[in-house]
Amino acid sequence: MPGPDTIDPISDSPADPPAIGPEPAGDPVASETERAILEAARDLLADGGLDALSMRAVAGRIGLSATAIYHWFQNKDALVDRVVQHGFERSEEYLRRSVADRPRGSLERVAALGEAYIRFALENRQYFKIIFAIQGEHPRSIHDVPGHGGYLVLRESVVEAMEAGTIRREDPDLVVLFLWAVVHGLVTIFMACDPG
Amino acid sequence: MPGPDTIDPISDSPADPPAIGPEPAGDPVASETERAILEAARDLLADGGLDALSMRAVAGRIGLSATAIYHWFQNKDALVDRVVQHGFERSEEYLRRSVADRPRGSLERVAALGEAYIRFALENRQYFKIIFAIQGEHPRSIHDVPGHGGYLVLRESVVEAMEAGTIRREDPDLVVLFLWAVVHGLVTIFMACDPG
DNA sequence: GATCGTAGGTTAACGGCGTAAACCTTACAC
DNA sequence: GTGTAAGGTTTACGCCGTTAACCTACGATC
Repeated sequence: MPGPDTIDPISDSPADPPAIGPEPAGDPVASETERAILEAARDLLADGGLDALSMRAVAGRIGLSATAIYHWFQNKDALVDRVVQHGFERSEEYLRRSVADRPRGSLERVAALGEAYIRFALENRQYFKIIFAIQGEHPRSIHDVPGHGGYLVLRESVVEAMEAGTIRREDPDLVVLFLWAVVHGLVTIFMACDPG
Repeated sequence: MPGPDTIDPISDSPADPPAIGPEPAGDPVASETERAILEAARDLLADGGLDALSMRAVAGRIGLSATAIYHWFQNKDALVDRVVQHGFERSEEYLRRSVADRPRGSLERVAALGEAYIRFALENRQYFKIIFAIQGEHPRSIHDVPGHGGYLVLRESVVEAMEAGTIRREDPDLVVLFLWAVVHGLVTIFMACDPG
């Protein structure tokens, strides 16, 4: 498999505390359950898609009753949202690592980001399907969309390339949107069918 | 609303016979039920998405029991597939009408196709979500994808533009894939969030 | 003209789903 | 020692897709 190691969208580095949870920084056993739920949900989602991710299945995996999950998440939507969010929060890190060795300001770096985006999408296609299909029902602002982190990485590289004179100076947001559209369109098309 | 009239993805022109059905060209009452099912399913899908499209809801709309649908469609997937397929079969017609007045071989014609694609997608977003998200589970060949018709229209215009010297001569399929990716990526992004 | 097969339904039922409500335990604060 | 709350459980409701069995009208066959 090319690129950096496959990410683990759930487990946080020990540095950052759990973002949401009944105990901000207290009994570690408390958030242990929440972590177990998120892990089970992530595995089910990755394996069998959203259909396989049922409250009963998640609970069964960790030896709880289905309704116990409601102590940690308001409902299934909230759970799925957290799983996807967690996954996409790692996308920024993934993209950064993918282009760490490409010189800033180079076109090569921008291109590598595109490749990395596609690779990340194909390795996490269940996440992508949810974020760009199911959840699109009530569209959020772009700033709330998980994956915005990745957008920022791309924008940074584009701005650098403009400053270096590698890319013609234009509205960077417009350029980024265009580049994003190309790779994202390719990803979506490749997921839906096999062109060629 | 700009562009040609909104299409009706279900009702066929009287010329073409029903593609599938118990009677290829016989009793018209027979396929009347099938048509009613497809229409009800289309309406439910357009209004409330895939969640709203349940066998019981479809049947209720036309005064039948849910299990009656199974005389016409093997299961829910087959029904949804037919609805989407029917919708996308009209996309080719929609695109053709949208650029009917643009001169062949012009860049303007290609650009107009892109605009029309986006407009069609936003007006039929439930179809798009299904085809490019849910159904992507087991990707088909591009030739079986509904919407391939639209692809062919775009390819035709690109080839004409290349022959006219408006577009640099390259592998047309590669160019078409690129153009398709741009507009499709934009559509998908716009559906998921509100950039800007 | 009786009989039979089949098209086009029906009702009943099964297992699974999300989730609300009520209840039970354990632990800890006062 | 008692209240309170966290973290569960059991039960139940109303949906869902789908199967199985049955009914009924009708057109073809002998």
